Amino acid sequence: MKNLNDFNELALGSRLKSLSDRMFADVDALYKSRGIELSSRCFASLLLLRANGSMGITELARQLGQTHSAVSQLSKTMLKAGVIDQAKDPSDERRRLLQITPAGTQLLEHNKDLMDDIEAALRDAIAVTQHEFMAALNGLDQQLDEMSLFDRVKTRENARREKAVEIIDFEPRYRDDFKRLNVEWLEKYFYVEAFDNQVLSNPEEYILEPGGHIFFARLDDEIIGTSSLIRQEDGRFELSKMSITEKHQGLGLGRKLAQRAIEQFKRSDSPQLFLETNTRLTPAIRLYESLGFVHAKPEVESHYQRADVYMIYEGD
Amino acid sequence: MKNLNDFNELALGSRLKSLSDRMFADVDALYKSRGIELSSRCFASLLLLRANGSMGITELARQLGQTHSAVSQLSKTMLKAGVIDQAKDPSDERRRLLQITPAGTQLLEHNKDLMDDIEAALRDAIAVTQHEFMAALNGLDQQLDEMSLFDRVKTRENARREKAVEIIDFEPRYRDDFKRLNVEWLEKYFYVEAFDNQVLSNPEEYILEPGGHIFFARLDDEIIGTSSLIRQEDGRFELSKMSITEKHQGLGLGRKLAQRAIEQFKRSDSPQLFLETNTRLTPAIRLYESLGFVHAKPEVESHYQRADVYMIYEGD
DNA sequence: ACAAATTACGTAAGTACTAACGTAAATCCT
DNA sequence: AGGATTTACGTTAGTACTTACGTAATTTGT
Repeated sequence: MKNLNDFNELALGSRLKSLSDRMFADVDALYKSRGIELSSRCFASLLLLRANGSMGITELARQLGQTHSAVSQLSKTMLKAGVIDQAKDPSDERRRLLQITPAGTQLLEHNKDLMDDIEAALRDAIAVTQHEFMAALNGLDQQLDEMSLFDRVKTRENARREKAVEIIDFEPRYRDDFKRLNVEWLEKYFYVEAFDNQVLSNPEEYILEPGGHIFFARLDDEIIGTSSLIRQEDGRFELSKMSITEKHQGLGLGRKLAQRAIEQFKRSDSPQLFLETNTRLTPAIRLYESLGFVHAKPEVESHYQRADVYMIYEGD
Repeated sequence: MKNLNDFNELALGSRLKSLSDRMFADVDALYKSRGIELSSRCFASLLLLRANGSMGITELARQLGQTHSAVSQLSKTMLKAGVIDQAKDPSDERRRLLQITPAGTQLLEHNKDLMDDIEAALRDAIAVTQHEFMAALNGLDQQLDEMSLFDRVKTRENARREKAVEIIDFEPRYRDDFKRLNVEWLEKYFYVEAFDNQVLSNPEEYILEPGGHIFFARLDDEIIGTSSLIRQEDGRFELSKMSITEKHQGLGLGRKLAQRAIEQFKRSDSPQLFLETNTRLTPAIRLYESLGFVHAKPEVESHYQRADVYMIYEGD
């Protein structure tokens, strides 16, 4: 029969929870056997308050690794039990400073031996395992402080996806994806102009047949991004119709799609590569700048109202 | 500013809880970012069910380190989500066997990469700390399985107390304690007979002046146990009036108090040491046997109705 | 200097559990 | 065999939190 241990790090959360629940239950039972009504959860706060003098709710919450709401509620029980009292912070009227009362200090002192026993019992149980549990825990805590588990997994996910993404040329079966991606982008930042609809519905006629190119980013069997090179009548190329599904942004897909277009431009005999965009799209502009585009004055007026930035590719 | 880390093992429960909460929150967020509505808590159960086939509620609860109630409630959500189904155990009509559905298996398979990422991210975070967190956790888990934290602390508490207990001779200022302890014992097991009250209220007259002895067990400034040697008219000693406060039983105090009485008997010129007790008090009888007392027929009738066992000291 | 943003805290509602109790089926004990 | 005990599970009420939202005081940006 498999148990949680067999799932290694995957079930770590469940196992830590179960372990801490067991500890709290046992420590509560120990306090109760001494006739202490106060829950063991209060003791961590009391120890912090005794060590640090007076503390605000948020401050205490951060130390305990809980929300301020939890501490706010906890403080009520402790106030009622008379082990802490409160005072307004004179320099910040919002803050309620908590501090331990003589009764609270006495409670801690009176049960110092019990707390010593708990500490020693755990230290012993850990010692016989021949592993440095506390140091390992401190290390893990610190690692997750530096970068959360969420961010760590996202980084891995992105790395794995970026590796799995292929940049491919236009194929007729992806015609609908071409329109879908561009409309999604237009509706997010601007609105779909009349000319857009024409081009997006007939990419072969408007882009490929005049000598342009369409590229796709494909993840498994899903098309998640696109870019185009549109050939002008004077032979110049326009980098355009660049769009990446919201879900997969931040993977560096824009750079990949643009780089592929630049390569294509270089292989051609086209005299110039330019693009039009909008000042609002700062991340995109920064990307273009880093790829070797420089700002310039437009030579002819744009097909699109939204365009107010004009850039020319000058190479690296 | 001190934080929970500075309290070492004492605040371990709080720290583990906070760490597991963080993990659950992050993993939940990760699942949610994938559009999975099912809480991450369900996944541990699903993994166990997939690995082990069908399991009963209690069985699953034990593996998860939770109560059967928790699993019973959790199973409802999982049933409603369609990731598990249930069937009566044909060999035990009480048991409800849970098993994973194809939909559940598919959910796990479809998110295998995410689970791999979570596992790998944690493994990495642990690896850079240069500590073997998982091995240390397994070790601590196992230690606490072998003996609970509660029992460990109780053992320490008792050892510390036993060490701190002194066996002392009678002093007039402890006269009230002598009566209190004996009355407590009598009321618990029998009732206070008329002759008891006489003796207990006048220990000097009835016990010490005829050549007897009274011993006390003192913990700090508290008298927590007593025993007496009562000198008979024929010179024999009776081991009697043995009582230990309920709170401090199980510390081996009875043995200490009896041993002190035996020593005193040996130093005297008394021809015999005997005692009277009751068959109901098996732990006490076992103690007397281990100290060298043997069962015998009483030579004279007892002062007390409750006495139905008579023992004589024969040495080791 | 003053609106906007942030911070500190409280409250209400929801979640995930436990403790305590109850019921039904199985097992144990002569 | 049949009463006593144990085991498996469900339900209810309570606990310890969180999330979400609101208010008031403080800080920031220009």
